[in-house]
Amino acid sequence: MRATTKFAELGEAKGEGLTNIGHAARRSGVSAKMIRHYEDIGLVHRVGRTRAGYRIYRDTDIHTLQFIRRSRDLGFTIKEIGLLLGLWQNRRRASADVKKLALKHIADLDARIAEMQAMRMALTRLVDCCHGDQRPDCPILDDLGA
Amino acid sequence: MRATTKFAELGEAKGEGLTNIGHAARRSGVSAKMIRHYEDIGLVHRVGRTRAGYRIYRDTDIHTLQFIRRSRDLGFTIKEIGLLLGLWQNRRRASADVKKLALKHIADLDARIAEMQAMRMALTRLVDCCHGDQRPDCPILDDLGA
DNA sequence: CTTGACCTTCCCATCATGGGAAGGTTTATT
DNA sequence: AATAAACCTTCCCATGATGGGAAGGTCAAG
Repeated sequence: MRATTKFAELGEAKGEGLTNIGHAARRSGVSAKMIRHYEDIGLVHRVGRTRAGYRIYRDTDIHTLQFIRRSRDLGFTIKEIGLLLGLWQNRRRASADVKKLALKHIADLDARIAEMQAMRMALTRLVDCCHGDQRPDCPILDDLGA
Repeated sequence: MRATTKFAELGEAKGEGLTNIGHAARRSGVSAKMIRHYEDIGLVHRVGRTRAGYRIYRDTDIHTLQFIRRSRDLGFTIKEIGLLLGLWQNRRRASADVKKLALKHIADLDARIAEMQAMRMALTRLVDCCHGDQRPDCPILDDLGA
């Protein structure tokens, strides 16, 4: 044993694919803060600990975090990611279920995009009518206060 | 006085353009809950009260709430609405300031729309590759777990 | 044996909104 | 006049995803 301190489990562990939360964060692109949070809310399983209480991450744990990161990048909510993770880890899943979830999410995105585009249109129309000079007359405010 | 109760200020007030929070909510489209909240955070001035502590709303107060409602509908944040209200109530404003605020907000919307459209594109590409049948093979999960 | 870089938990903040409890007031209906 | 319904008040909690920061323990290296 190369351990120099009483509880150097992590020191021993490194090199066997086990690391601490900081490293897991760097490798997965998920902040340590969020990794702990995902554990709190049960999105990921509780990981092992050293005797000192430090969390220990295996390669598969980091892989899971990367999956979460990519899902977040696509805008999935935590709840949806929970479902996706379940399907991912279930070898007997039907791809139809995954597709359904994805299509639902696309529909959600479309709704939000449409809503924001409507705002954009309405505002653009007002902006186009506003001289934007030193005078106080302003169709934008006139419309808001109508 | 038609007052039948000790402190019937509101009863007397109605008909003179003064009302309670529930009515103000209905007229402005802002929930009573949010009206109180806007007062808490200082977005609107504290309104008068009856001796019993009930808030009293004048027509101008309701007008202000309508302004806020319309601004929210266009997606302005509370902070931005604070600025807009300031300009609205300032007869010496320059319409350029209003326009600047509105253009900034349009830019914000554009950024968010673009972000969501990028998600939409990426996800659509994956969905199009997924058979969506009973088999487990799924390019969506493959990509997320890559 | 100290220093600095980790880790731990815990609480607080964001943004806009709503739910609900506990309790007081007004209005309407017996 | 008594009671019930519909208000109002304040206070606390929750959402979703994220971060800040404090207080304190641990570990590696000098």
